[in-house]
Amino acid sequence: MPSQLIVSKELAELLKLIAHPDRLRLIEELRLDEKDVSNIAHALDLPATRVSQHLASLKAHRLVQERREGRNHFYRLTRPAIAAWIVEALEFLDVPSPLEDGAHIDRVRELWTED
Amino acid sequence: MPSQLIVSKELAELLKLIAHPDRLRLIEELRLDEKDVSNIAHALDLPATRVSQHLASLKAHRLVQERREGRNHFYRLTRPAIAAWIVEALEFLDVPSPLEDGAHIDRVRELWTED
DNA sequence: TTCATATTTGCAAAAATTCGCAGATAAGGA
DNA sequence: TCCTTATCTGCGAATTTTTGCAAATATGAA
Repeated sequence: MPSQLIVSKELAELLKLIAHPDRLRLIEELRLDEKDVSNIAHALDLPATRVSQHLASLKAHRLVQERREGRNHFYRLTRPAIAAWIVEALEFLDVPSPLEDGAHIDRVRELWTED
Repeated sequence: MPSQLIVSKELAELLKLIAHPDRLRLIEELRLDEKDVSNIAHALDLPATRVSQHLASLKAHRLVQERREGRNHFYRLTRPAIAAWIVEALEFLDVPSPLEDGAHIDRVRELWTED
């Protein structure tokens, strides 16, 4: 199989993994620090079980790494640069009304780039 | 709905749209020039009907724009920068064997960045 | 008009993803 | 040991996506 087919397939898998509203927010949540499951669940307002499921698939593709401490499982991004790369994609969003949606995008961009 | 939820949802939709092996190659195929459907179909070795379907969904999200000339429909990227942004993601690929797969990735990176 | 080429559209089966929930593990404290 | 907290796993139903194929449309040429 030619390189193009192999790589585009792998790349598509990576993108598919990221292409979920919860998982996008989750990745950005880990942008700066490792965090444990309940911490993330609370921050994203999601049931911990769902966060755990998302983390499991991210971990299966080695997008995140796990560190256990007592009964808490801390997760961190394997390649933190991926969080910044995602933020770049905000530029490509097609918004129905730039004035209204543009404000949302700017707000999120700030939230996902500030330290 | 808070900005974060709105934007992460839109972003996920955009990523989902891109997260397909055919569509990735298709976008890179349009990186430099507009092309018509049969031209693309031949280059990607896909049935024209499938290319047309992919183009229709990309167009629905305004990732590509159409120009008709006679019976040919030419498509071009609305934001060509998206092609370069995709190439950046090659860095995040998790490959089983870096020596073997790395060569594939390098080859594709060249292919998708040369002019 | 008739024919051939280029592309689109509609549809249904197959495949993949999402989601909630119940139950399983694992660790620490009483 | 028993209890509680934190997290994971398995599973099935609902939903979405993918794909191929047949038919429809559009354009230009004969």
